[in-house]
Amino acid sequence: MSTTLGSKIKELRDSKGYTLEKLAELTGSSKSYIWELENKSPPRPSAEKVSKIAEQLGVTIEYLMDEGASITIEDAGDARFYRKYQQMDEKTKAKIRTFVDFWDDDDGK
Amino acid sequence: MSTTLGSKIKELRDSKGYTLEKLAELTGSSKSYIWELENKSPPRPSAEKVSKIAEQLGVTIEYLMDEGASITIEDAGDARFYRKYQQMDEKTKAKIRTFVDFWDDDDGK
DNA sequence: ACAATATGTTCGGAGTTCTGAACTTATATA
DNA sequence: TATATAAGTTCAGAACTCCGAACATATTGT
Repeated sequence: MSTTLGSKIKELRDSKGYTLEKLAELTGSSKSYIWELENKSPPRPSAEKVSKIAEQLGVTIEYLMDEGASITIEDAGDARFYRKYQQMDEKTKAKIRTFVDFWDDDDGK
Repeated sequence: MSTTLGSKIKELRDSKGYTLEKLAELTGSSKSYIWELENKSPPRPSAEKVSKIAEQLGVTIEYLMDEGASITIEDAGDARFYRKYQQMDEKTKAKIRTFVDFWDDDDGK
């Protein structure tokens, strides 16, 4: 049950079958730095780095940054969902928000 | 129509009536640094700073980081929407994801 | 087993973030 | 107008990010 930035990056990287070098290449970093993020404490990476890493790993920055969040399949799903949602045009987003508001208030459980 | 990180922070800060010092205090920064973020180019702040700033300004990190995005009211809505979504139980979330997947693939435009 | 290659780890240091304190400019109060 | 207070700006430097290159370990092929 991972909670740190580093362990989340490592688990997601492993799950994609990326080596340090591969993820470094995809994110414009050095492999030594990716390794530091995963293993050294406590890292304070730039928003730019985290942004690129999150993008390549298919999760949101918020998710990677939230030290409280544990890594579960659902959480990763949430992040993917949100990423997808953000890409949509505003009209579609609005419809979805209305729908979700309705659903949320409405159903008992 | 702002596009840079700095101008977005400034507009959002002004819209909330915060001074540099107030926002600095809320985000654990110095006012001089907030000023640099707003006025100096190009800043490369840490993810931690951006995370706290985004939280206080009620927007997502992704939004602040995306230099292409212009400032709109909708984004604040996105952040609220995501927070709401995260609170829901997994069963409801799954339904919503299915719904959104369907909608996303489906509509032409 | 041995060599070759891939992957992971360590480390020095150039360059950057971020702060605290001093300073300037705007706004309020009398 | 003079004085006080608030808001914004500048800057030196401690602390840190991030890279390149060397080194260590694991994996693969023969």
